Amino acid sequence: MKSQDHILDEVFNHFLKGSKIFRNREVLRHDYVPDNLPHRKEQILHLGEITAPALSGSPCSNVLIYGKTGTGKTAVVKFVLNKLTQKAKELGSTVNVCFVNCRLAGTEYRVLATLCTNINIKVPFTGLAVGEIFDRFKENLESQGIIFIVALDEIDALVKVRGDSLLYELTRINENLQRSKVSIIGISNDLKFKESLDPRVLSTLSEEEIVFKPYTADELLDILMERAKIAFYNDVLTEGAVKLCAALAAAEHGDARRALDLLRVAGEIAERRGEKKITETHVREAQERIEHDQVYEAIKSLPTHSKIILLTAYFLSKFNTDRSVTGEIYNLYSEICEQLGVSPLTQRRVSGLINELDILGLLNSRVISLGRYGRTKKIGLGVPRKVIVEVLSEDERFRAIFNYKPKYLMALPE
DNA sequence: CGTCCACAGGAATGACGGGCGG
DNA sequence: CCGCCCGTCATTCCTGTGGACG
Repeated sequence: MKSQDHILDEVFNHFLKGSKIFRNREVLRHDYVPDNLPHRKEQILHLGEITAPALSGSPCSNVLIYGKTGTGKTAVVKFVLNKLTQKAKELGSTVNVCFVNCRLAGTEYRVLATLCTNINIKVPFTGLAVGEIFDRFKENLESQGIIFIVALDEIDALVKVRGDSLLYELTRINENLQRSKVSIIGISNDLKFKESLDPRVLSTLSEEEIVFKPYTADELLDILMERAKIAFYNDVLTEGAVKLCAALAAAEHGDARRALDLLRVAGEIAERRGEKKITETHVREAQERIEHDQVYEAIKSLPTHSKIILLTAYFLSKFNTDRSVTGEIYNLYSEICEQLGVSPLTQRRVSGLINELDILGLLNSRVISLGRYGRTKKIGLGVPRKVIVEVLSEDERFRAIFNYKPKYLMALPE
C-alpha cells in the first residue's frame, strides 16, 4: 500500500506542476460550445431567423434538425439559444429556452421534469403520472405567459425507446394555450428518424428543417485550429498532427467530435511521455487507442452468448483458416457451451446474434453459395484476436477456456 | 436443366422481467 | 402495493434460394 501511495503522489505532483502541453483541456471536450463556429454560418443564420420572432413575443416555427454525430448540431443550437436569451434579456422580453438531452434524460417523465424546473415549477423526482406532470406544466406555463423554446437533443433516442407520445402532446399544447406558446427544436442524429414518427407529429414538428452535412477535411482543420489555439500552448502542436486529425476524422463521416477526441488523446499521450510537441505519431497512437477502447467496450457489454460466439470465431480463426461457416460455428459453439456449463441456444438464434455482431463490426459475415453443398454464411473475426483474449480473460467464466483444445478442431491439422 | 444441399431469415408464439397505472 | 401490460429474448416452424452436381 505504501508504495502505491507514493506512485500516486508522483502523479499528483506532476499534475500540479502544470501541463507543458495543455493550456486549457476543456475546450477539446465535445460539450464545449465555442464562441466561433467555423463553417456553420448558414445554419446559424437560418436558425436565428426562425427563432427571432420569439424576441417580439410571437411564437416561432418548430424545427427539425438532422445530421450525423459531430456535425455541429448541438453546438449551433446552444450557440443560437444563448445569443437569443442574451438579446431577450437586453430587450426585457419574456423568452425562456430549455435545452434537454433526451437520451440522457431517458424517460418522458424526466424530460418533462427538466422543462418544469426550467420555468420554476417544483416537481418531485418521481412519483407523479406523466399525464399529471404534463398538466402542471401546461397550467404553470399558461399562467406565466411566456414564449418557451424547447430544444430536444437526441430526440430519436427517446422516440425509439418510448415512442412519440410526448412529442405528440407537445406539438398540440399550443392549441390549449392562450397567453403562452411553446416552440420545439428537435435534434436528431438518425436520418431515418422521420419515418418512425406519426405523420401528424411530423408535419407539426418539421415546419422548418435544417440539415447538417458532414464536415470536410478542410473544414475540420479550421475547427481544430480554432480550438487548438486555446487548448494548447504555443508551438506544441505540429502542423502535420492537426492535419492528420482532420483527415482521419473526415474519413469517418466528417465527425468533429472524433477529430477533437483524436487531438485531445494525442495531447494526453504526448504529455504523459513528457514530450514537448504533439506529432503525427501521437495522433496515430491516439487513433489506435480510441478504436481499441471502443472495441473493448463493445465486447465487454455484450450478452453472454454473443461473447461465446465471438469466442467460437476466435478459436476457428486460431486453429483453422477457411472453414468458418454457420454450421461450423454452431457445432463448435455448442461444444464450448458444454465446456462452460451453459446450455446452448438454437441455431436460428445464433444466426441472429451473428448478424448483430456483424453490424457491430466484431464479426464479418457474408452469405455465399456453395452450390450443391448449400447456401450459408461465411464468418470471420472483425477484430484482432488479442483484443478478444484481453476482454474475455477479465471474465472469470471465460478465463480457463483459452487453454481449451476444442475436440471439434483437434481432428484438423493446426 | 432440374435437383437438392445447407442454410438464410420471416412470422408466430412463449417465457420472463420490469415499469406503469389504478 | 398489486396486477397488468409491454418489451426483450429465445424457440419453433416455416418458406425461400444460388448454384454445383449429375
